[in-house]
Amino acid sequence: MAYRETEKMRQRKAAARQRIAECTYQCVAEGGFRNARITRVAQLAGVATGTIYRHYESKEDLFAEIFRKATQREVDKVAEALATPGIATARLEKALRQFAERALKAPVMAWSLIAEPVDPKVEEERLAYRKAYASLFEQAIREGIEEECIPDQDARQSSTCLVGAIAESLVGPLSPAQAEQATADDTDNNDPLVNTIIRFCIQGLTGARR
Amino acid sequence: MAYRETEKMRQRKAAARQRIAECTYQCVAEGGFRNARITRVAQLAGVATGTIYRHYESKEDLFAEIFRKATQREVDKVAEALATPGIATARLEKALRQFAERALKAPVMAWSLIAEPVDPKVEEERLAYRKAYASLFEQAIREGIEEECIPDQDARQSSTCLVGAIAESLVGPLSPAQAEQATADDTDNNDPLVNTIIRFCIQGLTGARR
DNA sequence: GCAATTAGTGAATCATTATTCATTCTTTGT
DNA sequence: ACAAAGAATGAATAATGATTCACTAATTGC
Repeated sequence: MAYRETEKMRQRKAAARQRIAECTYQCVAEGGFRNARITRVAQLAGVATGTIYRHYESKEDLFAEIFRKATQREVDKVAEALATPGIATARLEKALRQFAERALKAPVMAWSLIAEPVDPKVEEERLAYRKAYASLFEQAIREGIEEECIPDQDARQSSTCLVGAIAESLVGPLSPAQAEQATADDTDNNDPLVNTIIRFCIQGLTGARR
Repeated sequence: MAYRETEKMRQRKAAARQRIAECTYQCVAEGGFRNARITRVAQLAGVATGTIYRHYESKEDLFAEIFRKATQREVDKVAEALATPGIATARLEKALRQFAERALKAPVMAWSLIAEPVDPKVEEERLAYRKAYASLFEQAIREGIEEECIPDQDARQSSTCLVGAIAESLVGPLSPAQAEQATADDTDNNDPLVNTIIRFCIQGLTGARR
């Protein structure tokens, strides 16, 4: 008898899988999922196309994983912002700002995650993650209601409104058409945009003029 | 010399084009753009696939036209609601309600217009129409600021938030996954949902508790 | 009825990519 | 070094549908 999978091999395979994931991520970051063909990913990763399929069931599976990882990172950041000490409204504000600013800093990836047309399996992930964001916000809203800095309301619905308002506000600035006219000035002050979104959202929640 | 295009022929062609458009609409209303293959549309319309191409440059062109017509209808309804007499906030409320209720009454088409992944040319139309909605709202917000029932703010940004909040709130209830579990009770009271959205939006605009 | 011209047809073609799989290369334990 | 097993390869295949185009059918004015 002979070949038995060894630790070294396990690691090598894991590394290959990792590399494929990274290269896919890179492709998406450059031009969206549309831009990430299997052949291109394989080329970048320095493997044959067939090899992709030893690590992933299908393109959709690969994409779904990339989407999941990328979005999870963002969700974590929002969760982090919501976990800081302070009253609920302030924490929500921080979280919304975090969301918007991170998106504007990595616009192509953000656009892919938020608005690029994607395959069904990936779209499923997107819906799931929109729910994840909403759930985080929902929890914070509940806490705000508890603390009485937010009036009683359907926290779930309101959280969905938050997600929608912020996502829609970003679609314009993030969309590739917009990106083309790359504002030479790359400091590109987005503060007013972000501030307006936040004001609308917090007012929507609290009904208190800011 | 001989054949010269006559009025009768012009009309017949127009009728065929119209029929193709209607059948495409029907396909989309049944299962989204995904469901509307050219062969299926041709079959429904009782013409050969090639005939489609005597009336439309390409599938994307056909789809874009269908999208445009369908959305224009909705935009008109919103415009109508905004054109009634009354203070700006009341008119905005009417318009938002109109938007949401019409969507919930024709969920498959609404989902296609709002959230179905579509080809680039159609996506362009979608972006354009989201802007059309936003522009209508923006104008009403401006009027509200004039009337002093809405505090001064970036009307364009706020209108985008409105569009986002309402669209996102509808995506869940409209999504095909959701539709599967067709609530037997087809009166399916959506009033609480719609009311919550509206409250959030109007509060977001006015900062006044409702 | 005829010639000119356009409309309509739909099977065949094309285009695009994901996916497969027969083959080659590596690793492993003895 | 060898045999067994798995990993990697990438050219060939498959699948999906949009689009074409050589051909037929209709329409028109004479």
